[in-house]
Amino acid sequence: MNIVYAGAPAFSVPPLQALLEAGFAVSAVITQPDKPAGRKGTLTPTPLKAFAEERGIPVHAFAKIRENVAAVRALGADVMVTCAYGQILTREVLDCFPQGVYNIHASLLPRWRGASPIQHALLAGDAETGVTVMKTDVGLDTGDMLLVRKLAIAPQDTAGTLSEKLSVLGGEAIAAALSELARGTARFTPQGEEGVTLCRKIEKSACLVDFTRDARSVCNLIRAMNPAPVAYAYLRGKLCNFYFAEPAEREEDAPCGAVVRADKTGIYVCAGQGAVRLAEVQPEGGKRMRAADFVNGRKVAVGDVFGGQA
RNA sequence: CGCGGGGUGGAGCAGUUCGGUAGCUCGUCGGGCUCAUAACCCGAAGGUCGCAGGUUCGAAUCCUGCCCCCGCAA
Repeated sequence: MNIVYAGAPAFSVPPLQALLEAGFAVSAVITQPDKPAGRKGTLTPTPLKAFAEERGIPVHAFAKIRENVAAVRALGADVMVTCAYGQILTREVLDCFPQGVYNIHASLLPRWRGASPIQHALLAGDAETGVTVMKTDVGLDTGDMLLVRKLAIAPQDTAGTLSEKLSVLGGEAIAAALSELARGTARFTPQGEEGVTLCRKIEKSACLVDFTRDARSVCNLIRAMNPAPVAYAYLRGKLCNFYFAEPAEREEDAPCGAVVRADKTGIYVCAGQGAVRLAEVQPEGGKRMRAADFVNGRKVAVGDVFGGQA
């Protein structure tokens, strides 16, 4: 079985690695074009491209895969595996692979179809999530499911930690799925009509923390946006990013966003319901640090208020 | 040349405008108190003030060049 693997971000690396280790023949990798990154705007290859080149696998970076159907067909592969590739595949692209196109999706389909399943599972406070290997059709993550792996979401999970766990799970899942496919024992299950939810790409504007919301929601937002694009609010005229927080008891009444306690255990901010204990923050221009360090430097104290504007 | 913040004992910061060899909140180590403590008290160790030049009697503080880190925007 000759495989082409399409992906781009770090999330898509472990599954490819798993396929290689399982002995599958991956003849080519398709990814997104290099993009300017960082303050210098240095042209940077996708993590998947970097990994593939390390392993000596030919890499194709199409700006638009649907406009390169001939090149894709010329790869002469039997199947394509996609994982966070980020481009919609047209019928013509799908038809390039006689044994089909399979996608590794980071949610328990049909919940969280779309671009940001991990973030949305956290935002919604889901107790569990997982990965689904599905046969890609022309709809958005609507294809028949081949294999599902579940994973409980821990209280201290963030999009970053979940992403790491799920990508490893995805590797196991895709290797198992392709084995079944090769043996002819694969069974496909249509996605149900029940529980379908869609998620779009996260906008930075959705990352501004609204402390009038309940503590649980605020903490979920912060977890969902870590490590990117990062939830934030303004303090003393400057932006302050939040990396991790958890709900806490509120002992005294104060306006939403007001700091009611600040010590080595964290920064406690009054929320719509309860309080939020900020554990890890990053001031504008500064490094990411424990909330306690921020307090030690006296950059925040009881009485300060986190707001929506500088 | 996209905009901006910053590099000071292990951590986070003050001190830089108006030069005179360094301070705060923690942490660490030792001792004390307490049934107990992410509590409190006493004491101690620990700093090439990013690097290299320059000005000066004297520079963390002024001038020049360089390196590195970070927020926003892409």
